[in-house]
Amino acid sequence: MSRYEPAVTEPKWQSVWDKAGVFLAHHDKARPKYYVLEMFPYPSGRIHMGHVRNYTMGDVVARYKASCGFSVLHPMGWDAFGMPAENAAMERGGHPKDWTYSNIADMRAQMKPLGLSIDWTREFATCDPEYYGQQQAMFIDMMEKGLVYRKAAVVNWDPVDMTVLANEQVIDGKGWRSGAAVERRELTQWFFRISDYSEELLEALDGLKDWPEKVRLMQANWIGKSRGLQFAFDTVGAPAGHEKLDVYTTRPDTLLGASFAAIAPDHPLARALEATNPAVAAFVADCRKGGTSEEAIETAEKIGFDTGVRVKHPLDPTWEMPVWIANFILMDYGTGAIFGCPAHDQRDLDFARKYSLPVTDVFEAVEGGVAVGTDAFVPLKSERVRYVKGFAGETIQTGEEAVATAIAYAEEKGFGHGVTNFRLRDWGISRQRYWGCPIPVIHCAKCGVVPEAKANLPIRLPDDVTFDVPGNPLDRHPTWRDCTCPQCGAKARRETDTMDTFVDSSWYYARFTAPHAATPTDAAEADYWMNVDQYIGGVEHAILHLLYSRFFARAMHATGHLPAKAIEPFNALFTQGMVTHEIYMTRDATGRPVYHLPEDVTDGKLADGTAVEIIPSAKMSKSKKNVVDPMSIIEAFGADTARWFVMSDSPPERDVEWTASGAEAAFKHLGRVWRLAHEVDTRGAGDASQDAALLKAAHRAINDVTLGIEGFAFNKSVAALYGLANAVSKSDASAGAKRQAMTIMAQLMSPMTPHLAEEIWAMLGGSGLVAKAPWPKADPALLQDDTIILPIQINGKRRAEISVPKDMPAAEVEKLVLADETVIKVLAGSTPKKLIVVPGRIVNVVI
RNA sequence: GCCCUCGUGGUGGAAUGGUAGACACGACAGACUCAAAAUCUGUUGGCGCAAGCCGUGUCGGUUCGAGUCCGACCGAGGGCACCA
Repeated sequence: MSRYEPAVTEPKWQSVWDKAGVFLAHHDKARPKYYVLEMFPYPSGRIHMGHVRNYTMGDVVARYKASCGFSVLHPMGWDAFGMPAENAAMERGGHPKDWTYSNIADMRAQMKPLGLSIDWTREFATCDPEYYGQQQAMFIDMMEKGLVYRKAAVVNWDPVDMTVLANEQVIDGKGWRSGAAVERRELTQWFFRISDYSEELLEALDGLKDWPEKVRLMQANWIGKSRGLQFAFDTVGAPAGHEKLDVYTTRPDTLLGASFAAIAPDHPLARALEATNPAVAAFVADCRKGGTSEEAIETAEKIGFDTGVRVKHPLDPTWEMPVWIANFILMDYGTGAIFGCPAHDQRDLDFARKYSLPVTDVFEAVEGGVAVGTDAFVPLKSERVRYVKGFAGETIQTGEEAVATAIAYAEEKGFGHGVTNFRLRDWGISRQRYWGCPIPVIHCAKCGVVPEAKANLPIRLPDDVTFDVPGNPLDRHPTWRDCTCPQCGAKARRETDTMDTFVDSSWYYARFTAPHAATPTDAAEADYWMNVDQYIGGVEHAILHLLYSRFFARAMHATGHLPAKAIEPFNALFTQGMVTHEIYMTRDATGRPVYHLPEDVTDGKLADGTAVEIIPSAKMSKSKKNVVDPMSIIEAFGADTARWFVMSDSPPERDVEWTASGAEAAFKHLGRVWRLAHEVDTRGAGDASQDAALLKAAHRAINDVTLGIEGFAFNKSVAALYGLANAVSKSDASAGAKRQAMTIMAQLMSPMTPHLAEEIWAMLGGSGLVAKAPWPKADPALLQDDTIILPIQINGKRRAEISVPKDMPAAEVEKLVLADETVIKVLAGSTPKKLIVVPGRIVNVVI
């Protein structure tokens, strides 16, 4: 008998699919369409297990939907711009373009053997001029619609390399190459007006029913809508022009607990003081040290500086408070100035204790109030508290009520007004880097900043650049910057900033519907294929990428590139977990960790017998060497084994731990299925009386596998398929029934292990390709059980069970329960307090 | 620091508020074999001879009934606007 040989059968079926064009997406108006998209990869050069898992999930959905009769679009492309290509050029020489395209070729070659049902004719990379040229055209359209503007914004500045650093390149406040202390510096940058859409992006979240709740929550928190009070303090001793200090607060009810005002280091008042006061200038310079990330700012030590300027309390002009500059106040949020109420804000309290500022309780717990010590009293706003320093509303009220009445009070007295604020900031897209989409704008001495003429697009990146000097090669290119003004024809200078790579990934889903159109999209194609019915990717993109894409789809609609129905481009979203692996570690003579590859470790020991320390389940990363190369798994066991493994056991949204034994077990199981199919006619005598039971098992599997796929619980589909394999293996049913069961098995397995499924399908005489066969339907009559086992609980603990017809009325069930031996014994003649019968589920006897 | 998620046997995990541990890995025992591999069969949460008792990170609450809902805490992970 021959064996299960994926190395032979997998390439065979891939070539059959390819020749038949099975996976080409057809714009077929007669059929419903289904668009499955996995987040496209960055072309690092090697695929990893996370990719295998991500693309297998999408493939399962794509193949399943195709067999359900949908016209499926399942494309693939490359998120190809970005820093790693420039870093590679700096470290190893070569050109980012060559590095990127060669990586794409490598990764495509590694993905093809997985047998994914992808329409490769639609492939593109975001660094193709054909793609980014269309992106430039949309940028110009967005400029015309007023969705683009320039303003000053802070960047991480490396004073030694004289270059802008990404947050990732700032390590402990130092530049990653130079080691110099990073400073925050202002540059004029390009922005998209995403904040114009704050309200809409927030409200539309409610309509995204098939998105994970946690993603919607994270986005809502990120947009951060708040209602608060804005008012102006009168200042005392401030420079001219700063007679008022505008502040914003979400807790105006705590106004009588104020003990200081604080402004951001970049606040105009701080700037004015800095100009004349060297002590302020020194402090502000200190604040500007370190990176720009919110994390860096929030976790930095809280420092402050008393400016000597004072403000008058709006409720009591005789009450003056100091104005401090504090490094944790963000200029981008609210007015860049606050008042501190230490008793009810932990950060303010820490600040007040550090600088010996007063702490005044405004409210306390309704029952047993205690004065604030080292922990601020910050109850939920929905909780009722007793105001000891209130000025509007009831003494006992919730925070929400108190805030509303405080705003009303301020408006009535005329010292402030209610304001709705959003945390969401406009999207800064300028990057001072080479390997990105050039911003299609020209700086003309006469006309100012003007868009490039569309006829001149794409503005291509020049190839003749070098990376031997830090900084943006476009900025120092001898001729690329030179151009003529599209308005007046005079000599002008080209913009040298390129776009954030998030722009590239904010519309690729739309481009896949017409990847080679001469405009960004083709209306008819976009209308047929949009929206993405199922989007699949890592939860690490829950906020930025998805929010930017939602904005960009709206901008594309506003500029006529997408239909109105596509402003929420992703109907359903699924966020999958990571692939993890144990880390194997030893230590060198100095105690520093040394990591070892999984293939070098057997039974917890290295080849030389040294025991390794095992650190459980960590994200696969090259630096920790806990990586498994998908290619070696495919070579050893075949693509179907890798696919089967990543679909088994772990629910898709959770992390999956890669284990060598698990991979082997997956391979063994596929071999077993192959054997079961091979032996349908030869094993056992065959007992036709068992046919019905086997058929029932097969139909239960159809039901369970289908539910698993529909519900994104592929691990449950896999479990159901194990169940069916066990049923076939144990059954003595006739050859015909086994053949039928294994044919169903082939169909049910085809989304996950498509090559094996084709092989079995062909072996059993199925017609055509299983990839094109319609999905089997479960016969509802075969899913029913006539009698069920009903557990009996006594006081919530399971004590007995009875077997009853499945739709027996509750009254009759009660009789049977009370007649049960165990129940009689426990009751010992008494009557139960309560008898709860949950039909078809359980009985609880309360005594 | 802030936002979000997760925590169940030796392991991965299953369980519309209703029998905790489906399915699988591993382990153990057996069959086949000269032997091994492969394959097949069985056992497998802990304690206990047993009846039974205890068990879903910890503590508390709601409920006839909690892995599931609520609160606090502990631990791990993701994001924090220039990594993608």
